Amino acid sequence: LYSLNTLMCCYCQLNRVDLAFSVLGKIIKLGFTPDSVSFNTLIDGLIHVGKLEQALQLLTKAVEVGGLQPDNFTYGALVKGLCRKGDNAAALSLLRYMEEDQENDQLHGGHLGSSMPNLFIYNTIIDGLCKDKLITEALNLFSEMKNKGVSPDVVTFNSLIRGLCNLGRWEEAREKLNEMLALNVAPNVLMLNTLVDMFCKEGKVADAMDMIELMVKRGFTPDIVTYNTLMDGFVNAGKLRDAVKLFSGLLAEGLQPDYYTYNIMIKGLCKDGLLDQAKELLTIMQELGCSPDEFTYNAIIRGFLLKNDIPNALQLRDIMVSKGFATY
RNA sequence: UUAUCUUUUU
Repeated sequence: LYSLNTLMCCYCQLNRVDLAFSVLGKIIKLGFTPDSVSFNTLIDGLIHVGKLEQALQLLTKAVEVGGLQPDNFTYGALVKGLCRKGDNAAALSLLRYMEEDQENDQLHGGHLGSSMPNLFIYNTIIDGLCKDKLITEALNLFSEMKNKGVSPDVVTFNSLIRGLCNLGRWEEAREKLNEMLALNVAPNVLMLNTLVDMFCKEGKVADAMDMIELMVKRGFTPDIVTYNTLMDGFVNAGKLRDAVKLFSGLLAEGLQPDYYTYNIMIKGLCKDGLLDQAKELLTIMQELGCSPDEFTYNAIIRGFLLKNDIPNALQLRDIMVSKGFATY
């Protein structure tokens, strides 16, 4: 069952829930009983591809005939699905439901083994609220979790800091960062990347670079996302030279560019009307096994349109269509 | 063996 669950998980990560379901069939045929990992994996897989309704149907069935006792993994998947469609209220209701369920279970001796919402649940909802700019609600939930004995981690703080920055509430963001450090919660690369992005989006590319330097001094290794973010900052600040320098630097250091890297560079080149070089990079990325996506093509098309080169823009649009991308 | 946070077009 272990191996079959792992296989299901792999299929789900490839967005092939259909294949994951065929593994479920196999599990049953082989005489195994699917466990909570099996069901949770499938529920999460369905939610990942946006099929919340089907996930709920499966949940009902799993509870009724599969004997599933929903746990933090199960609820976590549902909460994420709800937040992603912007229904933070429903996500919060689910959290309340978990609490009630657990309290009832406790009153009856705890036989169901249900548990209180854990850190993942809080983090997911807090992040959803922050993304919808409902920072007050997010901060309230943050206080609540602490009161209930759930310690926030770097993910919690990262969401809150980003939420505050997005609303221009820098001072409070800084306070949260200090609170985090005071709690001995270590920052991670994702947080560095968030902060770099926040600086860049504010046009403070120099501050972003300082931040990276500081973190490197403290022993952090920036990753490709860090550099992509900074590169995008350069591009948006009209500093194509610096972006190119960074790009060459990556190659020199043996860091693998990903499709974000190429898309950002191509966008930058197009912005400055350097379409030949953009197309050159398009060829290079394909040669290196990085397939262009709709972002890539749209960037180049916009570049052509900027030059009033309608024929080339249309030609590229045809290529996009032939590759099955949606176009305007 | 399953869950939460970061970067690219409009």
